Amino acid sequence: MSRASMLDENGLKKGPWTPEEDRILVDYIEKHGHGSWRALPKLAGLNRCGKSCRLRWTNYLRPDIKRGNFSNEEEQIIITLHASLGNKWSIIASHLPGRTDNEIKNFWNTHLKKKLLQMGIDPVTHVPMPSDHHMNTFSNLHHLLSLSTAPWDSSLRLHTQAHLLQNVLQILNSPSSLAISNNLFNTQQITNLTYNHPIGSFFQTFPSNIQPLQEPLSCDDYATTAPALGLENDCNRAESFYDMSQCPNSLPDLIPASPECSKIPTAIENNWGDIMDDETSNSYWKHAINQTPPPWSVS
DNA sequence: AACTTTCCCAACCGCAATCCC
DNA sequence: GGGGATTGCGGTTGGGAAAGT
Repeated sequence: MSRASMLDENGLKKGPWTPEEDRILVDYIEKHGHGSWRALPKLAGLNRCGKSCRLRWTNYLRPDIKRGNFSNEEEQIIITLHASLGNKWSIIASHLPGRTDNEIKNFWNTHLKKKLLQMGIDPVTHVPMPSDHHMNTFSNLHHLLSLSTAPWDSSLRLHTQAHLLQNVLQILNSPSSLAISNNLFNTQQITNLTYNHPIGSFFQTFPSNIQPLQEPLSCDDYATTAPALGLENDCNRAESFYDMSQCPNSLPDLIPASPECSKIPTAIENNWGDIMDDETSNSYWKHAINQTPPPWSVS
């Protein structure tokens, strides 16, 4: 399962680690800590470079590493974090105790990427693929619905809910949509699809022939509909909903590209600011504030 | 059974960030 | 503040295992 052992230009061993080398490394670190990785191999009596020792320890020998298959919950966390962070494997790993960045990266490349593609979701942008756009968006609802009620970290759930809301808007608020004119998608179908989800009852409150909202939802309106969406009761979010529906040619991407259309739901901002760690929110805010297309929306 | 193709993942490589003198 | 040393990160590779023919 690994490459044949050989020596590098300095005569240091490369390739797979033997059980004996593992034992030496573990014994040394347990007694002395790793200290300087560069100095470690010599001190421990290993014919390896420090970098190789560090990798072996952090990715394989560390005692707190969790082995075995990824759970559904871990899978959902990876997908959602990847949607907002991109290939920031080390940050994603920091949300999954016992998992290494390398392991998550491998799992993403070998499993999750394919899974998303099969669902018609671009694994880079996390938006439905261009072909059969609306059909994919529609089928994507199943996925987002399950994620949006998942019992894990509330910040991640909020993010998924935002995706869900925008996906639904993509379907309903699309003047150019043949799908809608052919009645392929209507609120009744979405209500049926979302029968067991709070958002289903939300759409029962909408007229069957969806038009862009003519005016912002009032705070009272939102107080009624937000709980139905499973979202916090927050007027700012009502404004966001209105703003998104007002975008010309509205087929809003998950993160709208044009400044006029790119208002980030304030309620989500606030929650993320409170909940997400610095690195995560920095990345999010940098793009939100500059209104530049974030990596997760670039195709 | 033999051969080929695909899958999977440990390990490597190179670059960027951070540390330290 | 500058520059070399060290560490961390993400992309890629290589080869054994599994699946397919």
